[in-house]
Amino acid sequence: MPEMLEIEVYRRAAERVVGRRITQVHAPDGWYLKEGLTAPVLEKVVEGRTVTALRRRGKLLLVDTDEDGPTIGLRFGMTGRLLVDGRAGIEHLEYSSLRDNPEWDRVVFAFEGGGELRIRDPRRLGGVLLDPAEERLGPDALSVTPAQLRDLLATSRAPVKARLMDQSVVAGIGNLLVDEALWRAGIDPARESRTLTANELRRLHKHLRATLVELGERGGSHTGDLQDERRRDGVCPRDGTPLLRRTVGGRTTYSCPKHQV
DNA sequence: CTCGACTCCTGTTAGC
DNA sequence: TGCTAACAGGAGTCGA
Repeated sequence: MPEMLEIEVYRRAAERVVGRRITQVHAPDGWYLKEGLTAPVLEKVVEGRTVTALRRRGKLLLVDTDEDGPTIGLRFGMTGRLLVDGRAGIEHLEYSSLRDNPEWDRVVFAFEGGGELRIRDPRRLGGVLLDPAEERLGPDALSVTPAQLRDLLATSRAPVKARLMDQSVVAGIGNLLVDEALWRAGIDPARESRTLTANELRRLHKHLRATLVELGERGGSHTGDLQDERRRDGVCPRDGTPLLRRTVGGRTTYSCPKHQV
């Protein structure tokens, strides 16, 4: 699934459209347009605009257009892929379909002189937003400092996993990345956030960062050391203990009952 | 305000 | 073999 690492791949792939003028918007799936946005409105405000920058905050991809133009927010849900000029930045996503069906195109931005940005999303959990409220997102997970992380977890009674996946707290972390980071840090996902000691917070910050960097280099959220064992009957890759499978923060969670405490 | 439960979506897969 | 039901999770909403 696309978490922040995959969105960053999309962002880099999409940078080639900077400087291009949008001539046509095709939004056949009204459900994919969020916060009251409609296809006619999207067309009206976007057509004729030139793309000036591609930014990312957490899992949100931001397409800036000329000074007085809007910013287009692209969300990819769990199965959304970005195609740039007909090419996919990522060919296959975990949990998505192996097939590649043009019927799954939810929105297309076509450019002057050819080429386009296209979201292809089988399960329709992504969406398009106009001028999204970026400030509602927490700091990007790659930029969060140890002190910020400490403060964000300090008073919360929610499980640390739920807190880390809350995009308004820290932006960019999804289910696979959080399970991997907590497994590496040796912290139980169900631990009440505010009970983490200073030492555990340091460890969490270190491993969260290392997980993002390392998995980014390996090629995505699904390349973690824990990934192959995220299944029923999986065992801890570190100590061979049968993994615990349960729901934490509303999501299927795998953890090692021996070394994650 | 905080947090958990519920809901949305649909292709894939496990199981009868 | 063919069908059904469970499953996957990002994000919004609602109620305690």
